[in-house]
Amino acid sequence: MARQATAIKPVRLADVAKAAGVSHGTASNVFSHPEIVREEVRERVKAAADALGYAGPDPKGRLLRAGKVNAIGVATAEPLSYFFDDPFARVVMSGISEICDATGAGLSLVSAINGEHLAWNIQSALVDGFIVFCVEGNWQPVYLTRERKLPFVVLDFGYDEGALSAIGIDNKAGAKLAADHLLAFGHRRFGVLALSFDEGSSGPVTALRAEGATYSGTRDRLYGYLEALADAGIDTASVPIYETGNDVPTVHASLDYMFSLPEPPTALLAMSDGIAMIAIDWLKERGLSVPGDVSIVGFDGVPEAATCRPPLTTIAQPMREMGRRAARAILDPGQAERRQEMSIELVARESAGPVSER
Amino acid sequence: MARQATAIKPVRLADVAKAAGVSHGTASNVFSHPEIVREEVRERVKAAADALGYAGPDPKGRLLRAGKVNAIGVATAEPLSYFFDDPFARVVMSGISEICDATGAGLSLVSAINGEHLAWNIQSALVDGFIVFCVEGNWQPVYLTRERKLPFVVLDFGYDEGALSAIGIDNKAGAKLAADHLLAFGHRRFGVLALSFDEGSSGPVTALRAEGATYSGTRDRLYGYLEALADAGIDTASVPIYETGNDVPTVHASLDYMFSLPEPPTALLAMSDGIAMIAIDWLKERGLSVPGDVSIVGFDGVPEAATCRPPLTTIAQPMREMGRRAARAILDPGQAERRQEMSIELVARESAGPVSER
DNA sequence: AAAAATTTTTTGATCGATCCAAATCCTCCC
DNA sequence: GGGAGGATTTGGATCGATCAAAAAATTTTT
Repeated sequence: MARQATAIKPVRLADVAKAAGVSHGTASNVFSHPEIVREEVRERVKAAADALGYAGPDPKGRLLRAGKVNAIGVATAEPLSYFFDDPFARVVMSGISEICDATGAGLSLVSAINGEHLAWNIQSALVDGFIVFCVEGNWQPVYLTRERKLPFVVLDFGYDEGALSAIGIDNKAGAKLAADHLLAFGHRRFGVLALSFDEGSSGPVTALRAEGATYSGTRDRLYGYLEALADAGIDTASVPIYETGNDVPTVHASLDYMFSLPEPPTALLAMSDGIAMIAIDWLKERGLSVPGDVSIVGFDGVPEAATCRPPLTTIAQPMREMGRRAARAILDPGQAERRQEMSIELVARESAGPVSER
Repeated sequence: MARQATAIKPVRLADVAKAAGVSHGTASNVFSHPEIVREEVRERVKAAADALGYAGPDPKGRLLRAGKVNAIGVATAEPLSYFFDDPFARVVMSGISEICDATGAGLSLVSAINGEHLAWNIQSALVDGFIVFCVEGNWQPVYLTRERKLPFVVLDFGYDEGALSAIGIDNKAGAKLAADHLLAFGHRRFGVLALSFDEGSSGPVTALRAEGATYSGTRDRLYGYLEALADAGIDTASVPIYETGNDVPTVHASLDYMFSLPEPPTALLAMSDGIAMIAIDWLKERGLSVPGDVSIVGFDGVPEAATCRPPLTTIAQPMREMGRRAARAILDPGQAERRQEMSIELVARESAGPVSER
């Protein structure tokens, strides 16, 4: 640790002023408006500051007067490492960073698992506004953030109280895009690898499961898939749907289930790229070729999807742009619309193709 | 944007106190020490707060009195997105996050490319201490951070002013480990893919280049390689060394250079995993097998090194643990030693093997 | 040399809370 | 009815700066 010369009593601006024989007002000006103080005095004050080991005006004091922190808060109920590990979060953060860099704003990450410190952290965060990541329908950060009465943007719709400003996508439309893409290749036997409908649940389900879902994104995606399938004349009641936890064990379980069915699917609809990539590994291990034997379409468009083998066809969200918009909305509130729906697009790569002739 | 009911004049604690007919002191207690105020009064004050739309005690005010921000600052001269993109940074941040989560501390990212806002951002960051990432020997953030007279830790030695507390590794020893590993496989023809010795330079160099290097990490790694090679009786003067920029074009250039030599290397020493992975792709494209035709050892031990094809043999730094230690040092200054040297280890995977018999 | 104009410095208020010692208010008891 | 003693409440000081208006010093004008 760098030893602090003045660990006992920090030097304040007033101390410097006294030492230099000027008023505190003048001392303040030396640091904040050097041009309006006479050079001779300026030098004297600076010398006094040096001699005392003054660290410069303390931002804590300055802040109170200025009112503005010049930092964006990003909140989530996940652990902080989420921001550095999760591919979706990382790309969005990258977009936020871009705006912060451009405007010179800081970035404060606020979080806590399971509300332990969450409330306090959000209440005491020194920021000008919040961007809230709502992972898996956990709205607690939204409530807490709103209490602060600062500008805030929620990433992801779902929490449909119109009074929020949110940035998100049309999940149902995206899901339809995915299903239509596979349908166009002639697939008729589908399987849906779903995200959770409710906190932590997983297992095979039917379409009814979506009804009371707390996670509206999952629900909407499912409805999108099924609607497209139904429109193509497929009996959706016989399409296997498996709720996964977006992790290896549950995705493997879902595939074990689907591929032990009498008529295993030739086309897989995955609600996240993560699920899709885990599935691809599983399929390859079982000696099934992608897309030769089984086609799969992911969701989100994370960078890894472009580099995995085979490259994953997916529904891409403009994550970076979402980050940018959110950051702009905080820095320049009032400008922003209440609700921004971002456009999505199907990125056709190699994981989906025609039905095998075999 | 969530519309603010009280955009014009924010409600202050004093307003609530007046509305509730109590003193500001009591009003403060209602929020900070609710247990010492009579229930009836407490309810009255809370009701008044609700009625006025009071957002709770403003952290800005509280901060000044409390003195402690409860947040760690992480500074670098790279753009903010560095924290979310760079594999090394990400793992370290993950370690820092762990400690923040455990203690409920916040995380403030501070940065700016090229000093534009850097100085101001560091001077005005509301944090209790700084962890400084020194990328590529850019010490500016160190100087600025030191001025704040807050606890701070530099990640990476090199800036050898003993008065700093730093966490780093023994680069020379690590480099020796890498070279010895290849030597043990019988390799005699080496090539060194170096990082920059000075800001932005690249091209083929000789060992002399290291003398005045600003980036001591690069220098030490080179010395480590050469010492190990010399100890094995290899004429180090004939070992090609190419300074790369840690990016695709310069790494390709370096390989073009080395493999057009009369006696191309069979063993490559790469100063970063990034360089090594780019090199592997280049080699594979040229039809050279790794490690069949050419062996390569990286440096750092980023997660990607474990999953690339073939998995990369590398010198692993305990990045996550470095992050943890840095965070602890900030939150609990005084405890920390001035300088902590982390241990490194060779992680033998598949990119290095015996010399080809061909 | 006095008046006017300009530059520089000082003084006092303010930002929004928390803390602390002193003042009140109660309740209970003799 | 007069304390004693504990529970509450109050008002002023404080945290560390910035800002605006007034005062002082300096320069320019007449």
